[in-house]
Amino acid sequence: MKVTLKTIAEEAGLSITTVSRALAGYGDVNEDTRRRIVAIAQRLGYQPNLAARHLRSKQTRTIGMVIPLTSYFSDPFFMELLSGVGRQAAEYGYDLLLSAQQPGEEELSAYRRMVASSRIDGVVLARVLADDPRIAFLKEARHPFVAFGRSNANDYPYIDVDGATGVYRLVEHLVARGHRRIAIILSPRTLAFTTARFEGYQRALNEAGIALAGQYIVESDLTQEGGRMAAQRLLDLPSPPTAIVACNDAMAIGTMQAIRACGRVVGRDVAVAGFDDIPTAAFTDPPLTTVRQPIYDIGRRALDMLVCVIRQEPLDEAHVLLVPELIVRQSSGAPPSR
Amino acid sequence: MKVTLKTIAEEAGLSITTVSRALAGYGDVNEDTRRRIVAIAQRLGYQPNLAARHLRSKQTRTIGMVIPLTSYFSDPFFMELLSGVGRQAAEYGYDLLLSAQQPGEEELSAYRRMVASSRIDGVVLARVLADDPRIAFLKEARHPFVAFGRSNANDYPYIDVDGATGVYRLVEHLVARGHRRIAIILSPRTLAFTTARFEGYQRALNEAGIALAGQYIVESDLTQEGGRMAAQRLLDLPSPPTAIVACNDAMAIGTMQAIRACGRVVGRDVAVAGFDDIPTAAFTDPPLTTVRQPIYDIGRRALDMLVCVIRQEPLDEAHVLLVPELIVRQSSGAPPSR
DNA sequence: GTTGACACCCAAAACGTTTTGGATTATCGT
DNA sequence: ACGATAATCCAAAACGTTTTGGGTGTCAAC
Repeated sequence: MKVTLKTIAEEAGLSITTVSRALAGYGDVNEDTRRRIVAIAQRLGYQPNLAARHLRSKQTRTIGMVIPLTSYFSDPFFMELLSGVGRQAAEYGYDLLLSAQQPGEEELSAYRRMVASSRIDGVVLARVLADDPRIAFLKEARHPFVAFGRSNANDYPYIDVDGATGVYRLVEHLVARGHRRIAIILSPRTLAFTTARFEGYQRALNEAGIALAGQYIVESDLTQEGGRMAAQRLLDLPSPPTAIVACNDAMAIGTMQAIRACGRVVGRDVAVAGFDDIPTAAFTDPPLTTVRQPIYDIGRRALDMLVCVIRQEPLDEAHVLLVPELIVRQSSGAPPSR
Repeated sequence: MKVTLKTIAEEAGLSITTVSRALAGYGDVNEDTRRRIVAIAQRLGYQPNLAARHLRSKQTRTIGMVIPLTSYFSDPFFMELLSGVGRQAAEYGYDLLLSAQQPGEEELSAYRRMVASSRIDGVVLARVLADDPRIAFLKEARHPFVAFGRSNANDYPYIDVDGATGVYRLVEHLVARGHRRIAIILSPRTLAFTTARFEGYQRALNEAGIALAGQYIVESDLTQEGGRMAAQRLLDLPSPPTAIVACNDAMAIGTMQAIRACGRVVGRDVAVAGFDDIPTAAFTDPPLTTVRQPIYDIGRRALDMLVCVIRQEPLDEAHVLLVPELIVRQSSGAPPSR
């Protein structure tokens, strides 16, 4: 019932070796027999047993990704990245092995399992930490991987968005609209990109001749609810900011909720801007000004790079840095929509 | 360098068999030796080679899903389903193997590959067709699977949302708001759930004493752009509808664009309703009235069922039918927001 | 002293593939 | 006619695990 090389070999009156080599397209098998073998394989609906193949040949044509469980559902970021990676993986004939895990220890051990049990040929890693144990592990294990994001020790292939420039343009834009009291809701310091985004904020304020004010710098956890609470604190200040930049769109949406909750109008009383340009951003009320990270394309390019690494081909660019695009919508202070 | 059972066996001065059985927790190995073996395994960082294990034991602890490539990116539906399935899979210690494929032949052959190459223990299948070759194949192959959706021949385990009731409530709600000219933008007829949703539409109109009008029934492709174009046609009618029900939220959002494009106001001039309650639905302008499909939970429950099927345990319910919840927001004709 | 019963351990086969290192013919130049 | 070369084919090993079907030693009971 199960059709293996052996079945075909018997059917064709040939050896398993020959069948194997014929199907693999080696040159040392007669073209006629090859065709005959292929025909039989087709007829019997032969599919190679991948476990056996992997066991023998030590490659799996599978890419691994670990998705943090907490943000799994709520986070459009991973979904979009996954789409890009998955799409491109399909292009190369690779499959995608997902493992949803609690961040932290759990997550690291998921990588450990995937790598050591040789289930995957490579890893795409996202949302890198400033000091990332997962990267340390993969480097140590000499296992192919590509990261979305730079960390402190960045001697590995990565693709990243220039967050500093992104936030810089955002703040520049707000300054041009006349804002002086501009607050920022940062992502957790442990994340590698936080530093860059904060840098952009500092640089823009500096060039505009605005002093950095500690009270306008808060930190939250990238969720909508976290953004709402952080914004609340900012709005309760004796001299509240007139513009709030959030380090991602989810927190920006939370910020908009907080603003509405205290009876003020987003875009008129307080400007709001985010980062990412998730699909929802275009449909908030008012639509959200943000910085577009082409996450989907990043996923695809990350996979391109990963495949190179796996094949041990030289990478034309081991460090890709994309300049994000400023997307101005109504939340940053256009006259009330329509 | 690679640590296998053999490495441990040598280290411990025991046979591979004993090491294997010790780690698997069989009773026929001395508790002391077992502990010693476990300690060594730990120390050397042993991870079983899954390819070998699968080759031998014919089970992979992996669930397969095929995602249609076209709707992959744009479609929040699959992302959310994936989240639920992935989450619950992690709970059971299963991994998730994704394959992004063109719908149609390609997709079917992806299933064929996955199944025949014995990479997966089971399949979660979504968006079933009225007459679904994938289901036919999986039944034929006697491979464990659970579907999200019923089809014509539904003698297989599935979980589904009662689309008829969902649309019925939607239309009922619109009728209560005084609408009489209610149009519907259907999903493609090939999809199994289209029939049910249309049925709900018919029933509701019937009970309200409204005659079915062919001109108010159009069909589109579940995308935002498709919805926009379909709505355009409806709005160009000599006697255009005052309310439009779309079979999913994406098309509803397209509908809202079309309405705005011809200078009318959503919720005042024309009511709009969708189906799914995707995350974006709450943030459109105005927020979208829709029917909530708990896709995430459906994913989790589908996986629960699948695990039962894989383990050959009896299912307490082989056919789960959820009644969806009506979510009334401003797009269906509330007074202009705020 | 023999016999079971029991606890503990192991050799070898099997899973289905790829790869290595020839073996067997046929063909050909001389 | 004879070695050489090329064209085909194949047996056997290897990958790392689980499982089968014992084997060995100890100990109590007779």
